[in-house]
Order: sequence, then structure tokens, then C-alpha cells
Amino acid sequence: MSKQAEFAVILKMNPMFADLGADELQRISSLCHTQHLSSGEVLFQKGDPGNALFGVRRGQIRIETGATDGSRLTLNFMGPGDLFGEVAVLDGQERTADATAGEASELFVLRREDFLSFLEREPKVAIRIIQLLCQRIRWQSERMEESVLQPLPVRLARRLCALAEDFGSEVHISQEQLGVFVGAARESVNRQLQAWRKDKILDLQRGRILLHDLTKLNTIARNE
Amino acid sequence: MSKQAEFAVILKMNPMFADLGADELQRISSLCHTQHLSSGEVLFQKGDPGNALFGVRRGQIRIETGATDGSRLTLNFMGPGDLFGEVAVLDGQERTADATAGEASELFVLRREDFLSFLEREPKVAIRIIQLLCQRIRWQSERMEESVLQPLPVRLARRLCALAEDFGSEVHISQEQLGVFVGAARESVNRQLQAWRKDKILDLQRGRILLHDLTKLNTIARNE
DNA sequence: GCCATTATGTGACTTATGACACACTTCCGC
DNA sequence: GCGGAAGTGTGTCATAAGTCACATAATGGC
Repeated sequence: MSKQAEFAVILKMNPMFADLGADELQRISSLCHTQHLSSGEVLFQKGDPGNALFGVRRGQIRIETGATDGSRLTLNFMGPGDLFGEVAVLDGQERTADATAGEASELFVLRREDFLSFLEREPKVAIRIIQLLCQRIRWQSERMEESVLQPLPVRLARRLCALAEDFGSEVHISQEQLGVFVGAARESVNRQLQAWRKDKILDLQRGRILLHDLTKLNTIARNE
Repeated sequence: MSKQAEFAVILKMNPMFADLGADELQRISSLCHTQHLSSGEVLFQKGDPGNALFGVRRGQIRIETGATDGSRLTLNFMGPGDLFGEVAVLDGQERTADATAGEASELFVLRREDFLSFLEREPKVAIRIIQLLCQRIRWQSERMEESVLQPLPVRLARRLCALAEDFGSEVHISQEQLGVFVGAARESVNRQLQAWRKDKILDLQRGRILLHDLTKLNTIARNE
């Protein structure tokens, strides 16, 4: 499979591009480049202009942010097949976090200027993108309003299910970071996780959570 | 002032269109129509296709949703100069609430089909719109994450300040509805409002809140 | 291995807010 | 004006979750 075709597949897997036709995807993919990073190399930093979208071909990219006290907080890991910077490539705003290679990595790069001039030549795709962004706005506001007022167990279950989509049943995250994600104190997170451990829904290890019963977790997340 | 110019001013006041140039605004405005509604007339209902954007020229439109128990809940009042349906005009999704005229009204109407074909002819404006949508996505996610985990007084103060922008210092809303807005129990809303009344920040009447000290309310809203 | 560091587990206490109950007031239709 | 409905004010209680304090356990550098 050619690089372009590989990139098209990655785009297709992202909700933002999922509804585009094969033809449109192919033309977008033809704009892409690749970039190699060695382990520890910085891809971009907070405040840099958002001048590209990236897809991970191999390796791992850590998305992290410097806390005020100097410690670093990992927000996300991007592995092969993951896409990030979809919004930045469109609006060119500053990056809101840092990205560094956790290991030697190869990335697909879609540059903002290339993508925008493509959209200018293809207004129908631009309108498609507009509709996708609108969906996202609607989806976001629904989710937020609905999700935020939920009790902690629900928020926690939702976050774990989301993480499971990226990592499978072994989620690699500290309870502290999980707390930041769901907007709760570490201790509260711990207590809830303990309760679930007693129910055999999951197991806990230092820096790791093993999800045994995603079905049950999903039920809690739905809060029916 | 011509109708078109009037509509351009309304668009300009909306963050979604605020950054567009006078030239672009004028061309968009030339697509608009007007529509008259008598008091109580229905503009659209939940589930209708979102086929237009509306600007209020005169009168009042009530945005409301039917609760499960049959009672109606007013989500918002749109007065002269207000714009609604900005997202619907772009993505055409179903309306998520009902809109009825609270009094005899005249509206500016920008039809979806007209706007889309305009964007197709003017890809630069389409890209502009894409960027504005991206801003909105960023803004939304920042706001939400940040706002929702705030304590009730902060959420309440924020909502009151926002309402003050629409209504001035006399906000016409029941404490029950205010509770729905900020995701809190009516009683909790009442107790907080009582406290502020004692501090002379506001005064309470049946179905009405008189804001005396917006400065103080803003300080609370900022939660510094 | 040893120590410093970081992550986790848990108890005790406090606080914000929701839930329920009920009194009182204002409004509106007849 | 009467009566019911809707809105408001307040007390009491239960509970979820934050904070503080400290113990314990794993990890990594030397």
C-alpha cells in the first residue's frame, strides 16, 4: 500500500473525515508528507502556530502540558493510526500543548497551507468540512451539558471507556491524571476505583488500570 | 438604512460573523429575506430541518422545549438584533427546540440553500467560516471544561451576567428556569439569590431579578 | 542495595448541594 | 372576589465529594 493510501485510511478512521468520499480522501492524501522523529525529539510546543495536522504511522507521540509547578502532565498518547491537530490545521491557532516523540516515530504531515489552498480549489469539500465542524459543535455542546453534571462514577466510567478505545483493556495512566481528566480529587478517584476493584470490574497497578469488565463499565457510563 | 444594511449590522454583532469584512457581510446580507409573524405563531418546531438562519428585526421570539411532563420550558428569548440558527444554516440538522413569536415580529431570514451556494461561489468566505467554527470549537471546549466544575455561585453569577447582556439589569426569568440553566436545584438557586439580596447585589421579585451591582457579580463570575 | 521520589490506599472531617416538606404569596381565569 | 396554579422562602436532613493527614508500596538513580 502506498503512503498516500495508508494516510487515507487513517483519515477515514477519524470522525472528522469519516464521511468524505474515497475520491476526496485520496486527493487530500496526495498532499501529505512524512516526517521522522527520534525518541525524545520535540514535534511542537505550546504556543507554536498550528500549521499542520499529523497522523502517526509508527512510534508514539506524547501530548503533554507543563503544569505551573514545572511538573509535566501527559494528556494523551498518540499511537499508530491516530490523528491529531485536525482543528489546528484548519484555524492555525496556537498549539495548546506540547508534543514529543516517546519513541522513534514516523508521522504523516498535512500542512495547513496545502490543505487550505486545496479547500479553496474545492469549495464542495470546504462545505463538507463546515458541516463536519458543525456536527462537532453540536456533539460537543450536547455531551458537555449532559456529561458534566453527572456524578463522579459516571464521569470516571466514561473516561475509562474512552481510554479503552485507544489502549485496549490495559490503560496506562496514573490516578492523579485520571482525576485531572474527570475534574475530581485523586482520593475520590482512588476510592471509586477501589470499589470497582472489589466488584471485579477492574484491577489496579501502579500507573496502570486493567479493565476486566467493559460491559459493566459501559452500563455505569450510560447511567440508565 | 436599507434592510440589507440593517441585517449586516446584526450579523456583524454576532461573534460568528464579527471578523468578516464589510464587503463580505454586504454580499451575505444581499441574500436575506424578511418574514412576518403574528403573536403566538410558530416559526419552527423541534425536529424540523434547520434550513435557515434568523435575525430578529422587531418583536420577540421564544425558544422553548417541551418537557416530558407536557410543561414548556423557555430556554431563551430572542429580541431585536439577536441572531439564531447560525449552526443550523450551515449543517441543516434538525432543530433541537421550538421557536414561537412572543409578540408580532419581523425577522430577517437567510436560507440555507442560498448561503451554501454563496459559499460555493466564494471559497475564501467558506474558509473564513471554517476558521470561525474552529474558534468556536476551541472556545466551547475551554469554557465547558472550565465552567462546569465551578461551584454554584460562580455558575449562577455567570449566567446572570450573560442574561444581563440580553435584558439589561432587569432579568425576566423564574428561579426554576435559572436552576435548569445552571444545573442546580431551585432551592439552591433561591438561597444563593437571597444571600446576594442581603448584600444588595440584586433584588428579587416574582419572575424577575433586578441586578443592582453587575460589577460585583462579574467579580464572582470570574472567581479570582 | 539504599535512598529519594512518586504513586497509591485509607481514615477523619468539612462543606456544598440536592431532596423533601411545607408555608406563604402573587397571579390569572371565571 | 374566589380558588387554583405557579412562584417563592426556609427548615431539616442526607450524601457526595473535597481536604488534610498519614501510611504504605513501587520505581529509578547511584
